[in-house]
Amino acid sequence: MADLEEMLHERLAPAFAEVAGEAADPTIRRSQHTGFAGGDQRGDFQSDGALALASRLGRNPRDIATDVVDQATLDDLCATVEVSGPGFINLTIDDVVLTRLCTEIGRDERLGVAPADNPETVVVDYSAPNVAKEMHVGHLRSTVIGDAAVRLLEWLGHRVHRANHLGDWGTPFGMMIEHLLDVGETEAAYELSIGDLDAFYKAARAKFNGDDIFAERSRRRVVALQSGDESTRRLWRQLVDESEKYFMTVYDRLDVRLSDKDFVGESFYNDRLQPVVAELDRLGLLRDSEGAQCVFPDGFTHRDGEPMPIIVRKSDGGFGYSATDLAAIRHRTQELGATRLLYVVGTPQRQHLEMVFQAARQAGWLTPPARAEHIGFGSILGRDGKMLRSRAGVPVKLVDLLDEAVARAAAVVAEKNPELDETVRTRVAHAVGIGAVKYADLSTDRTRDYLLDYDRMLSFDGNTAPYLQYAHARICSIFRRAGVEPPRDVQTLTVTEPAERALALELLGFSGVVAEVARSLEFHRLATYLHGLASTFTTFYVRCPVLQAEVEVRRSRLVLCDLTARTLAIGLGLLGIQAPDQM
RNA sequence: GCGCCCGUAGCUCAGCGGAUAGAGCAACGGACUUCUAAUCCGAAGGCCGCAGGUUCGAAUCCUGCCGGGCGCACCA
Repeated sequence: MADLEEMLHERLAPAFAEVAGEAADPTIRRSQHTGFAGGDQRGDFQSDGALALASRLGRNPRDIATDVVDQATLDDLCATVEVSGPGFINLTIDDVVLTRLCTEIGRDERLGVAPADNPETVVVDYSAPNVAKEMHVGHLRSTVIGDAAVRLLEWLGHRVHRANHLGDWGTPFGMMIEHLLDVGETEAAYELSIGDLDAFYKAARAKFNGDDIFAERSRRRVVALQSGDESTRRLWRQLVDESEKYFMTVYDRLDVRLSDKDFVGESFYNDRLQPVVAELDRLGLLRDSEGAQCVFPDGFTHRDGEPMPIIVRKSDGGFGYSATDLAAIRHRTQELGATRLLYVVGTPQRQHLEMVFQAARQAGWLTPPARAEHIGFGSILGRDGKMLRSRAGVPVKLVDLLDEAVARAAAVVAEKNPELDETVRTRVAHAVGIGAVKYADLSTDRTRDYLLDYDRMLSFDGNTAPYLQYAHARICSIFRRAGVEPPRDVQTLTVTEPAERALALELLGFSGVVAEVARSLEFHRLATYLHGLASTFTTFYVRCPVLQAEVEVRRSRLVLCDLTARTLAIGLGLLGIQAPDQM
């Protein structure tokens, strides 16, 4: 246990309870130093619990704070403990403790982040492109955020199912199969494999709209597909396979962990729709409304207070997408045994998902400890502040966006470090370009829209991937230059300079942030932490020469460098971003 | 009409019950015989959309208003 906030909490909570006569939250947090004239006078951490207690106990908060400080055992952790202002307790960590804890996490592969004590089975539903349709920027966020969730939860020891809920079913497949037959299977396979998905889809759509005979063929084809006609199934499978192959090339380029085994498309649930609807009926949850079979989940009302439906079976007898969503929930909780279902889906779908979740709860398919969470995200906007679209007004192809980022990264790397040889440079450009795109996506509150700006995301200044990657590369450069291995068996560290101390303190915050993000899946908190760490490091880097320092100090600084590099690499890794050794 | 989300420095964003609201960019002033100056340091910049309310204390919670975005049954 190297989480200082938690350690302080454990020490102060009993003291607060003693003084208050009941349990009271010490409310520990890192102190804010900036903007405070007179410098570093608020300690490293502060406890604000006394203020909240004042009115409840009818006592002066300063007196309460003083009593708490008297009660608490803090000597072995803190160098100074001061009551300040209206009743804050300012806590300054003892340097000896700081160095001891850093040494401790330095010996740990996981930097002091313990695996979950109660690993659970988690399903992450993300990415979900549509067969024979191009991936566009809308899929970017789901894929990137979902991938980060998978990486983080797996790293913490949870069993994670990656559910790529591919759009591989529905009426459009009639026309796509007919179009496939028209152009010939070989030609179609070629078009799809080179990633010209939109052209294929559009051609099919155009014929469907303009050619009655084709439209009729398409409708018959849908029926054949649904009734399981063998040759139709084969053609359908071919469309799906080609698309999956194409999506895999995008995922590889994006450096995302999805594999071809993770495609669990809508069609997967076909056999389960009937039983789901039957069970809803048996449970008395199903009602007919205008010819459609609906569930009216509790708590959702329409315009004038009428209940709002989710349609599980359409009036034409076909199943609605809500039926698929419900079947997926039931499958995930009952067959996969999942207790945490994550839906990485845009915020506009919030209400739909909440209704489905509620219906599932009422059906008994989503009961504690199992729960579902909508990991919503906003839209990507262009520089004009509007939804990102290409000049033609269509959504921007995801691969085009990635190409642009990598090309720009390559140009920057070539300019800044011409000495890098060709292969390394290509690799670095990829890591930087893709990293920049992902980081831009993960570094702000995901529920909000964000502005896509290549110049900003690829800048080496500010809260960007390249800045973090650069900090990492510089550290690697130190070790490379000196020809030394990172010292991992060190017994003791020393911190003398303020910059060293600040870095040590920052390094110890990693486990707390990871724990918080595992709960909230607010990856921008991890990003903010990593940026703060990199920034603290660069200050240290400028102020504290490593290799020229005298033996003892040098070894100590090498440890701090190594710890920083590992924290950055692991932290970026959890976000799905590479940390190259040089750039 | 109903519902959800968002208005914080010129720009992009953190902070979401606690001290004099923070970063980065841009603009301004400094720092390269020293481990990648792809950086660092400094100064400047804010009635936290507006108005009420709750609280010892509000950018943060509640209500109303203004402005912007997005949803509201057989497409997912």
